[in-house]
Amino acid sequence: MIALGKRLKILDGALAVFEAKGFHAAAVPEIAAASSVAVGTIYRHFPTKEALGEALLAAWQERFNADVLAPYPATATPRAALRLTWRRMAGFARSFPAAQRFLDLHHHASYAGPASAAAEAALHQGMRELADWGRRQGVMKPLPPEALTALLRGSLAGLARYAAVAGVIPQTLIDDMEDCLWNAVATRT
Amino acid sequence: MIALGKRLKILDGALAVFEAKGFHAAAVPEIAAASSVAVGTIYRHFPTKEALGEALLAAWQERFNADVLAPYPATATPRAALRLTWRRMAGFARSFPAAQRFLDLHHHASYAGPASAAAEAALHQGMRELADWGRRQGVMKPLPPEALTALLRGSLAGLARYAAVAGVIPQTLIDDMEDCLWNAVATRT
Amino acid sequence: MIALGKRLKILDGALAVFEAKGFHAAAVPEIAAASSVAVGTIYRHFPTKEALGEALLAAWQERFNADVLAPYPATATPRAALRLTWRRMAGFARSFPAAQRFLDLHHHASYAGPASAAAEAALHQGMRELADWGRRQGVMKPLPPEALTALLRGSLAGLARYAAVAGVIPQTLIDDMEDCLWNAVATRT
Amino acid sequence: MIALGKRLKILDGALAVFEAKGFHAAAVPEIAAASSVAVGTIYRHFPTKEALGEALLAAWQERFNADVLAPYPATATPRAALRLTWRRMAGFARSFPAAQRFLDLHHHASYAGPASAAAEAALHQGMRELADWGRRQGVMKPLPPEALTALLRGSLAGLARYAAVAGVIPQTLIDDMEDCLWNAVATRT
DNA sequence: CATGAATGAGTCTTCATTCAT
DNA sequence: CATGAATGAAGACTCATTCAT
Repeated sequence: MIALGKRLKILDGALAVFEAKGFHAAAVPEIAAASSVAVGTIYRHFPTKEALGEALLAAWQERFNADVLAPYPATATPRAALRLTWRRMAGFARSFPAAQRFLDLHHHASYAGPASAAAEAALHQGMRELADWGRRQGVMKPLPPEALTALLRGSLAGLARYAAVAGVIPQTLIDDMEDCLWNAVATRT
Repeated sequence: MIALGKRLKILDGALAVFEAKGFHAAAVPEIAAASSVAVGTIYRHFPTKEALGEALLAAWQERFNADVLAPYPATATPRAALRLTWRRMAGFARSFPAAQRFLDLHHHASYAGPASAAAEAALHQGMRELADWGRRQGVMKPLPPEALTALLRGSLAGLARYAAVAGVIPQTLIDDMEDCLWNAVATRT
Repeated sequence: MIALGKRLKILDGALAVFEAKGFHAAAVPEIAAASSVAVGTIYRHFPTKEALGEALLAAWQERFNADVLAPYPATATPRAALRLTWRRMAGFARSFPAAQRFLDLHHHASYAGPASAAAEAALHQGMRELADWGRRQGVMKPLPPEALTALLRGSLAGLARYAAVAGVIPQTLIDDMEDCLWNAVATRT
Repeated sequence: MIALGKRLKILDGALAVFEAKGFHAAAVPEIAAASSVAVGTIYRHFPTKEALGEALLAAWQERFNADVLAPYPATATPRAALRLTWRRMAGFARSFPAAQRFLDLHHHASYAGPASAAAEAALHQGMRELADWGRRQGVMKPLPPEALTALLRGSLAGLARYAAVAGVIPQTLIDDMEDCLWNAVATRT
């Protein structure tokens, strides 16, 4: 019986090395060392290095989605929903800074596969629901979901890049951005 | 004397290949082919592949800075200056989408050298002057220049990523973002 | 005590895979699958893959010898003995085509060990007795046993190679060859 | 310009190593050493190790065909033609013993490609012409060309295997075999 | 100066072998 | 005894770099 713990160890080691050096500069033996696992063991769990990259990308995209697209409180308004979404994204970036940088830099990787595309689509779908809701209520401009995603994710990436230098994202900056992002998508009042 | 035309052809070919496949996945013979130049010729202009990457990164960072940090009109306010800065950044992303993606994805590359760091510092310095100016005038919050850079550049990257899917950045989105970014850095009124 | 049935299953599976792909291209897990046995079980019966190859080679050589070198009828002449020998060889090739091809292609294998050499020597010894007998009777030329073996085995290999294409060795061809081989070794009359 | 000499050196080195150890047991660096060439150079001339094996097989098959299927003298009878064919085959085996063993052991290799099949077909075609000629003259039995090829090549392989032990094929054995082979294919008189 | 054939260090991947269950 | 997950040494192949033309 394959120990599932090994798979997780490998994914963790791969995240560290891919994030630090990029996919192609990461040597499989190095990933093995970072995972405290033998080289051959990696190939028992993933058929190729590309498949490992694909699985890692999909796993973190799904985790990101699970965090960000969790249900809103029943009483939430679109404005509150956007705020919550943004805070969840920032929370993810704070909790998993390496994963956040990995997602920022590898989203267009050649090894992004169907699972990755599905996760991207699920995220867009969540954004679409939010945008449609806001539009129906007359508080948000009509907006393609990709635009909303790009806006939120781009700002988040900027903050994460700042954090890589500053060490941490100041909470005030997150809060200010929140207000700012709402203004970008809200109908003028 | 080395023909400068070849150097430019090589840098152009390298941008195309690096942007499409990443630094390590780009083979020097492939860059040579994309540049319509022989392999050996590349080594006549750049001592190593890393040096080529470093030169390419620095060249585009400098071009970005030259565009973005050009002098403001004498009559500009901080608000107008920020608007202009943002529009210049968006203009760069529109004019050189490949270069924009290259800068977004390779900023933390292992081959980023001193020239690259100097360009980054120059950009921060420009941002610092803008932030200090706005703070002295009482219209902007005190802000580390890296935060300002991250905010602008992150949003730009988000839009560029959207453009990679949608094909073009809608001008209205750029204008809305401008307003939004000002709100993020302006003192509350 | 080790179940002998497993040993035979492994030898059968190994014959199939070695014959189809060659010794080095045959992976032990593949042999295990072809034998319906776990990998570890193979190593319980044979210390190494080489030892398995050696045992397989020796086993079939011994089987070949047992078939071919069986006693002749008391009334046989050298001519009849050669005919019988040849028919026994052809019978072996018909009954065990995979083993025949395996023996043809692996006789000089690096893993051919002492048992294999002993079997080869036994075959030569049988040929020597036949050649000496014929020479003493004045009906056969003086002939090194290796030459007689090579002649018979080479012709057999040629027919087996034909059978691999045609599906079966025509009996008339076997009979004609018999005559022909006698002429090659008989004293001119 | 690629030096053609290198290609030949590689083919020679590969013949030596493949013949001695078999295709899969032959390591590419070993072939490179035997060819006095760097590993990478092999891959400049042959895309894969399999392609090298294929080219080597085809080259020697074609050489074999060129030697064996050369035109017969105008005055030749079928009997003389068969004699000449057999002597040419034996001459090939004497001149290129390593190539002969290589052809004997690798003919059914997984890497035998179209060129190899074409050469095999050409040889069969030559045999067909000989067999048809003899049949039309009433001196040879009707015989599929594959059977004729198998007969000649099998006997040759047997002699070559003997030579690997004895060092050389005795000329008398070659001559005796010649007579013997004619008897196998001639109509009974 | 430009060229591209040659080089060999380094990469991904396989597979014989081991050993805890 | 049987099993098959884990191991890591070894192999095929790539590609940055050199240098003779």
